[in-house]
Amino acid sequence: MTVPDSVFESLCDLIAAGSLLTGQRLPPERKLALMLGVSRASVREALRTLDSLGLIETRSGSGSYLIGNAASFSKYFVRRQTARSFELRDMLEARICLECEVVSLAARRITDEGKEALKALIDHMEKLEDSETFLNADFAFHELIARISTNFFLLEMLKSVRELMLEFNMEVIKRPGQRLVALEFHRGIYHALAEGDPDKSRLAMLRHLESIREDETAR
Amino acid sequence: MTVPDSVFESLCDLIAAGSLLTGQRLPPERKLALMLGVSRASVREALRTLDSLGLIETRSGSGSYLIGNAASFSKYFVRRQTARSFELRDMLEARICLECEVVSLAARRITDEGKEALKALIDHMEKLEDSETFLNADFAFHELIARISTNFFLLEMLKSVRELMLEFNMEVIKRPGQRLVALEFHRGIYHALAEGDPDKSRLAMLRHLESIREDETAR
DNA sequence: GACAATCAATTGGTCAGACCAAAATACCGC
DNA sequence: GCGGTATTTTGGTCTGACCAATTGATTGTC
Repeated sequence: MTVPDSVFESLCDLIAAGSLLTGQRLPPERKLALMLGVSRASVREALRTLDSLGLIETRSGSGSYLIGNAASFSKYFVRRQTARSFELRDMLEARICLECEVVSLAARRITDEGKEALKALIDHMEKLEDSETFLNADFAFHELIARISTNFFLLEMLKSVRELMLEFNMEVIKRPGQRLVALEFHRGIYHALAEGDPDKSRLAMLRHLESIREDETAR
Repeated sequence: MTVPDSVFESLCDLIAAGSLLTGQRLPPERKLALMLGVSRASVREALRTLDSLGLIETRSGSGSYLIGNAASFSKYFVRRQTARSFELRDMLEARICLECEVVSLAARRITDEGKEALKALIDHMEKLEDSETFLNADFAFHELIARISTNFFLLEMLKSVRELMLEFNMEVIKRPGQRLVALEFHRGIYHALAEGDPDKSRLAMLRHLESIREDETAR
């Protein structure tokens, strides 16, 4: 634990204790340094962290002000030691949101070639035994849908999310029976897409991802 | 834009350009400071940001190492996109999808403080005359909703999209009467949120953004 | 020549103090 | 009181220093 880290913790405690309320100004950097017995540089690094987490806003010549509501803060407070990246819950929510939109767009824009490619990919996946290979194919399946949607911006976003969730997805896919369940969901999505039905496709995708989420929250 | 911020951007460029790969060590702090013509303190603050975003891991006596996939990070995300400019249609679709989800989550998770903050922001916006100032406040309004949703991942994604669409948004807001229309929509969104109604909120947001999209396609 | 112990160079961690610019506050003349 | 200026406060940035952990080279031994 470095000095700026402990300063960060101290500030979190201050806020958590309710000594500091939303919108209120934090003590000046020099005073904080004095209070905590550290250098101003260390205080500044700690404030940087608070800033990049979106917890404070710093105005030159004026001070640093606490922003965001108490609820959002406690989230950070809880996770501050563990993950420095994003919450799994948040990434799951984002992925569900994006995938559902993408599949719905894909249903509207799918072509015969798209259908063929999807079918071929599903058939291919059924033969895969290894978890890692399967996961790659699963990536490919979702990416193909995004390509069919012709929205390359959403495609890039989805890729980002999935890459971030790589570890989690790997964990999920390794659970017994998970591959069969995934295959079943994929077939459902494929059929809805082949019919060109946006709502049905969206629903099929939603069920697919919700099942993963529920798996998670149940653990 | 502060010095550490620009250092941060420069590092992002380095990463985006592919000069730095996952697991690789960044140049030492002293060298970076020399390279960029800034003090080591500023470099350290920038590295702090990278660290708190989970992009690097720093080992004392050894160096800072790039970890995970840098795509997580919104600025980097923006860079990657700008390189191969995206279709406006795609970004609009993405934004609508994300904003609707965010506002729906926000309706579920809103607190009294959130309601007050939203109200205050709306009241404030009514007084604004200048287009640029108004657009900033508009950003703040949507960002506040994202904060209320407590999903910081979606928040980052939305920020990326909006940043990319900055020019377009500026153009839209300058059209005659547009500010009044926007205010009206914002009020509708606010009321739905205050009621804590996810579906109503989603619909209100959808109408808001669809009106922008239709404006666009009609031109 | 291979290997282990030792020493030097590199690198992050931290601090003190200085100066600037923006903002807030105090002060003063009216 | 009021408005404008001067002072103080506060964040922004830099320099240079020293410590501690790590790494890499050097050396000595078998």
